[in-house]
Amino acid sequence: MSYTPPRRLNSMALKRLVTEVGRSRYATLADALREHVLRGEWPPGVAIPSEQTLAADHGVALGTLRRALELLVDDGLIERIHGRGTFVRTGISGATMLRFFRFRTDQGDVPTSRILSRKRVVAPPDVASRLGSGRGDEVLHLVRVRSLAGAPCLLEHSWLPLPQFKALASGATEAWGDLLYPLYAERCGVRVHRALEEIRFDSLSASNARYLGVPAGHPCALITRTAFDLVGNCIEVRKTRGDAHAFEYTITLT
Amino acid sequence: MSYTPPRRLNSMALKRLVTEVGRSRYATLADALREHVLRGEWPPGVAIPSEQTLAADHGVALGTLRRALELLVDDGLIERIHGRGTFVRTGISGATMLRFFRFRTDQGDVPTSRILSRKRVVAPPDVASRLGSGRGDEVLHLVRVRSLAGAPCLLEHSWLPLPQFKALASGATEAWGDLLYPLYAERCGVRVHRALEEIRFDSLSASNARYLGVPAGHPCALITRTAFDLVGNCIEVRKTRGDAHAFEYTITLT
DNA sequence: AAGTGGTCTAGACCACTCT
DNA sequence: GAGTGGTCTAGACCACTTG
Repeated sequence: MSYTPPRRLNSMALKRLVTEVGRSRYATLADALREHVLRGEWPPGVAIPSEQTLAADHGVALGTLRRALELLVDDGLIERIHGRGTFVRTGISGATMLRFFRFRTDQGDVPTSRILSRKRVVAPPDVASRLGSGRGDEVLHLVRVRSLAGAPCLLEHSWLPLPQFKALASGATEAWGDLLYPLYAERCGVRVHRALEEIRFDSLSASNARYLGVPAGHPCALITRTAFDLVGNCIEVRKTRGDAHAFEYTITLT
Repeated sequence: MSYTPPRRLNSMALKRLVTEVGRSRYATLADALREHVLRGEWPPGVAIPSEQTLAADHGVALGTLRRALELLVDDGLIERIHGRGTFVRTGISGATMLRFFRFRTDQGDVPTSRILSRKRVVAPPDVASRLGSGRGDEVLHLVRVRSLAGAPCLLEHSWLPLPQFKALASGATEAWGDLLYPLYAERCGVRVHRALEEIRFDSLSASNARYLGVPAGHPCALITRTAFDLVGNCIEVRKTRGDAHAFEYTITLT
């Protein structure tokens, strides 16, 4: 990895914090800072002003400012790096569907991806409601198989809103690579910041089963991911299916 | 709710913090305080000494002490209540298996419980390894059905280490009530502090299927919970099975 | 050497809970 | 009113990253 010195933003206009009754100073401050991020004034990957600067600009003590930033860190909105600065996060990590399955192979590998189908369609009702689009709106529908060591293991259906993703509606899909989120970022300027995943058990339709090399009606785990950007707009609905017998997921309660 | 004034512990012997190199003061302090809890010197439900007292006893500033306590709060070890004090937590909450299933009924209800079987057995190998007991050790095996509105929905197998749970090995099971964890606490003095839950997909054996009123081989979700006490000893292994079609679980990614 | 975030202090004042 | 935890300040010093 080559080193790129962080671009740094200038101090903002001095704007003293307006005190809200019954609300802590750091909570109000956190909201103010969050607004800056959501409005895109502090783009991802760029260092925001330093603690000292922000504290002075808002007329609060350092400790108070730090508590505000801690809230945003817990939100997953920003990231602090000792000695370098504070950065707006560029997207979620650890989003691999593989964490739901145990497939016996060399672990740590990204499964390869092959696009089977790409079409403009009218979104099915449940997908449309998750996307927040109107009935009858056209969306981009992708189907792809993901394989490990040449063996197909996951079948993924994705629905993407148009015209936001129109850059993906044409052109060769062979060069897309194995991951979609980097593609979304590069070609469409869209970053996934938060996602909801629903797990269910289902059985495979004849057409879906064919791609995974199992008989129709075979039991599968179905993971429906609804992905959102920074502002909270739905960006993608994805349904991933894999052999139910390979499914395994662990939760820690405290 | 009637009010019970919190019992409060006396100040501990003054013991200045031994500085460890390369480690923050509050982290070392947190470990020291954690030890007090684990050794049982600060029992659950009792208020531990106040911020002022603890800070003075360990020779640190208030802010430093507060950071240490924050770590323990994040651990789920203690709980702070404004104006009342700081308390050792008594056990995990939200441990209901119902959160994995959608059963169409009046929600918020605790499912009723009926014990089908209670025996001393040699634990099956996978259970023994989770319990951390030796091969051939006897454990207490419980089987119970849980029902909502009279309809059986979950089948639970539990394995409990002996002699720790010998108080449950005899006597009428009819009066046990619908929840096991309160029973563990009252009769055996055992509290569940942390738990690991593994979700898998399975199909019901003939004997298991009968109790749920479905045909043998019916698909089911299998949740294996391994529960631990404060100190980290395994307390219970529980396998819960429910209709796979009723299974639904949601995760938020950030 | 300069700039960043991380730790720690010592104090003031506030909000909440209970006697 | 006395005691608890929660907020906020203003400062010192440290550890880490870079030029």
